Amino acid sequence: MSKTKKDVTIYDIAAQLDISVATVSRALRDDPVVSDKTKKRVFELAEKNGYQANQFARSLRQQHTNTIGVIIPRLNSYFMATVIAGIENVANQAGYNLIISQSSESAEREGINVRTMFNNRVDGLLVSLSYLTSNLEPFEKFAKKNIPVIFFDRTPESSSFTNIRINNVQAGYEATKHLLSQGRRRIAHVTISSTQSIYKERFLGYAMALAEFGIPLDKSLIYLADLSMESGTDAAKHLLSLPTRPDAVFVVNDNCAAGLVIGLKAKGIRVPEDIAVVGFNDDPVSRIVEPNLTSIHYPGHQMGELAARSLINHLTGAGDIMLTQTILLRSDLVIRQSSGVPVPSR
Amino acid sequence: MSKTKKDVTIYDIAAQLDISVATVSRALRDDPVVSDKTKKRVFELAEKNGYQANQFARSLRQQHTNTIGVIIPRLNSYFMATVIAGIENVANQAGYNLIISQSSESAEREGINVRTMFNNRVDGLLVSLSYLTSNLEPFEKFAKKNIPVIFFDRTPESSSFTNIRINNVQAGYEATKHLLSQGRRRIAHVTISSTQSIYKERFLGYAMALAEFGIPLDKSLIYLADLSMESGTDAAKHLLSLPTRPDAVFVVNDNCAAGLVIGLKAKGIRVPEDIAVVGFNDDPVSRIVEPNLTSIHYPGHQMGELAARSLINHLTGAGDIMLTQTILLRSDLVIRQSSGVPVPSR
DNA sequence: TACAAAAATGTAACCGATTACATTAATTTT
DNA sequence: AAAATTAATGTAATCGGTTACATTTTTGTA
Repeated sequence: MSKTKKDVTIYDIAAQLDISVATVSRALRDDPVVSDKTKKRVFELAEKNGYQANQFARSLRQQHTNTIGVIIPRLNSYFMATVIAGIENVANQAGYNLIISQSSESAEREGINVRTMFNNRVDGLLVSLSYLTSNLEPFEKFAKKNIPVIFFDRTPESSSFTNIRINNVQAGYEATKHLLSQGRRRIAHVTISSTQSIYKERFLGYAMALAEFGIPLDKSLIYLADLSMESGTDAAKHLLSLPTRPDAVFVVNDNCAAGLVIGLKAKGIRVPEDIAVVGFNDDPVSRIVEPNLTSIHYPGHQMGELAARSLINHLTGAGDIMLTQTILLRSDLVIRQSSGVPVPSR
Repeated sequence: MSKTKKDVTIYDIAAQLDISVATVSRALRDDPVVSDKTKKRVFELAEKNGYQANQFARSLRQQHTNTIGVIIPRLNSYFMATVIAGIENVANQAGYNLIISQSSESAEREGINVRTMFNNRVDGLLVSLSYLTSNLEPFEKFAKKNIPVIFFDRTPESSSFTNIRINNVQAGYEATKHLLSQGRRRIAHVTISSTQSIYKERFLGYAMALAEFGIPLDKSLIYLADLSMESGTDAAKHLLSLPTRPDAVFVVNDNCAAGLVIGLKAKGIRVPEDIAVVGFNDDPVSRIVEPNLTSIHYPGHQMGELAARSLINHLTGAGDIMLTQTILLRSDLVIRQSSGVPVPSR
């Protein structure tokens, strides 16, 4: 096995140029205190020798890593991909690296990831919580060391951290109200049994809209799924087995809604004529399933950019910025065929 | 702003226990040479003080990071999510961290990512190439330093690195042959103009199948798309504008195939009666679009596990393991309604 | 009891950068 | 031309672990 060549260090460069490592170090970081002549010599030799700074030595000394940790539940949704793209945009621009890891919707795995990020001394953390996270204890370490943590989308119910999300109550309200305004009165709700407030809030919006129309909440119309496509199909079966069928369903997630639509159609139910459906997230799947899904759209890319930008501001910003804040992004109902409104075909 | 407390180091622990840092260091790593009594004392104090090892100091000294870099074109496909889950499984188990970044199908961005990974001294690299990568020069650094790089799925045409992929020629051949065996004779092909051999190979399989049936290759039936859903719809428009319509289409990607199906249906074409469609990847979308897509399935999770396992073997393994190899995974045609075979409804 | 071997611990160099402080060189000012 | 500034470079400590080698302590054996 061929011997790996040693890396070239600033010591090598200093020796070859017969100057001190300090000057080399400064030259490489373009410190104005170094003369242009010397800089040029250093740059050229560094380039020639393929010098690469050793990040560990640097991090060890500087006590920061220029790295941002990102922890998300799953990599496989279009929405998350969009958010991450937004984060990357901003982070790369500002010279930060990203470490991404997924909790796979497990609170335990999430805890491990948080710990790993902590050990790797990320400068800050961007997190969207798993379904099952119930305590924020793993994040306390960050708070204690004054390392900023920002939650986005699936944010904790209450905490001393910054949150970036949409108004889920309102979104749930709008989705439900839309169905009500279509004349639907028996509206089911498919959601997940989760500690995540985001789903509780959507439910709350749903309940509020019903209340506004004087419709009592019917527990039998609430179906708890895991929000997979398959669980949507199961939800369809369940809802159809009810003594009195619903005439509409509000699902908290498009994938699941798509499964639901497929399940309904398989049983000969017409969507939206017999049962109208509204989803959530405006995933591309909403434009593939037939009929296309009415859904709640909200800006993932922007959310990612905002989260990253806020974090980096915390990191570089002067002044006391550890204060709690919640940033609310706007969400919109996108009306398509599944909710029973005639949409002009293009 | 509250002052950040200094981290506790092995020096603190050593001082408090009145032993040397060397012993503390060894104890913490459970070195058998340290007595159980001492270990216990060290562990307890470390726990009590919330000691966290400084990874930089460790990496700086040990010259490795226990980190694996993963570079993929996009995070937003189901297939990739599956692969990554597989990689994570193995990596976590073996105590490796992951740094994931996406090239966004840009060769330039990919190059930057490779460089970043290199600077961060990942122990190894797992890569699926962008559409546009034409030269492997950025990876040479890794080769030179004897850091293992493994390509998966979208592997380079030829290189001295290890590749893990499927037999794309055969898969393309099977997809096309399936359509031929359904009696289709005018089969279009939607693919991408890419330097990636994987698409060239699928095309080759397509061409081989046609040749086997004595059908000359008709260039007008080849449509170059960007493989997005929208581009699939464009492809539909194009194919329908042809003087003689195709009676089948083989699309190299399910998303694009879904868009194609939607486009065809919008023009009143029946799928599969008028035009049969076969996709690629067995993405969940294949089970949502109507009719469901016949597609090529291959095991993403397994591919990820295998890639990670191979890499870690390279890393820990004894002996000379820098030799080139290509691992071929099995792929299967999954027949659904879109290709015109009656499928018993369940 | 004395000595050899094994077990446990300690010393100090090292990994590669950064940076406060000191020193020397080049310009300006008087 | 000497003194005062300013610019450029150098010295050496530091970040927090790891580990080769040395030393001390314990245990086992003759």
